[in-house]
Amino acid sequence: MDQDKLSLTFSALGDPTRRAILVRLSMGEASVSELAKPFMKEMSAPAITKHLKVLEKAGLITKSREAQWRQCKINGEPLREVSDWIEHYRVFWEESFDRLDEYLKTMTTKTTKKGKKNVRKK
Amino acid sequence: MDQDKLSLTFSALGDPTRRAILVRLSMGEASVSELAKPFMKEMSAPAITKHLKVLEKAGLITKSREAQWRQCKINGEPLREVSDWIEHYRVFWEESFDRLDEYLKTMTTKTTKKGKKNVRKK
DNA sequence: TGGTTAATTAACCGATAGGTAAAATATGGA
DNA sequence: TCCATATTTTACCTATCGGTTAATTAACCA
Repeated sequence: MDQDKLSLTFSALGDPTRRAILVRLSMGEASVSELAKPFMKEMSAPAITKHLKVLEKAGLITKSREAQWRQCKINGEPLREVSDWIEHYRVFWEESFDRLDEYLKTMTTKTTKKGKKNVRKK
Repeated sequence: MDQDKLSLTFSALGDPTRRAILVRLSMGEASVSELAKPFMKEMSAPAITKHLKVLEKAGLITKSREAQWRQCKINGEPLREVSDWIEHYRVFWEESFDRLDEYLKTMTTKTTKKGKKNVRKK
């Protein structure tokens, strides 16, 4: 039933509330109610609990008990995987710009040189 | 009603079919039916159309008419924005590892200590 | 003109997402 | 022991998601 990890991570990041929570957590650990504070006007505590569950399932945060509070902590690993996925294909989708760029240059200056960098096989 | 751009992009990337389509497009332009080919056993043409609409709305692809075919092309800009968002906070979430690392080091080398950094109030 | 192919739209479906209010649970402290 | 606080669970709601089939639109071609 469950999605692959990358999908879970991307989906978890696809919500502004959850991204804001992560940004907050990137400054340091925080309890659930500390995290909820900025959203209290807009949404209820159970809503935050649900968002945290989504983040937890994606491995983006971990929770630990500390008295009656739950301390939440960011976990960078899934973020690294997202970053890696994007960077892995970056050369390819950046290239389309290079090609367009080169094409435009050829059109305007009529320089038909070959052996340029960034030109991929056909 | 519509979400912010970053949310649209992350959500669009949160589906393995759509990521596969992007990976394919990172190798070069393709028509809808070319893109659909690898998924024909698993899903119908309208399903692909819908996925492409999601990608298009996120600005991840553009479509152009070419005879009876629609050529699809990847657009790197939203990917760059995602990448930038992650990299912008990278220093912070990477830091938690450094801190943990340091904490573990302190714990294993000298175990009593008060006034340690990272020990939070109660 | 009519037929074929490419792609989309329309209408529908079940599952999931994101929210709520109210009740339940867990813990520390008087 | 009882209360207050923090957090989660339950039950519910509506909207969106990801898929379907059937019908529709668009362009080429003979």
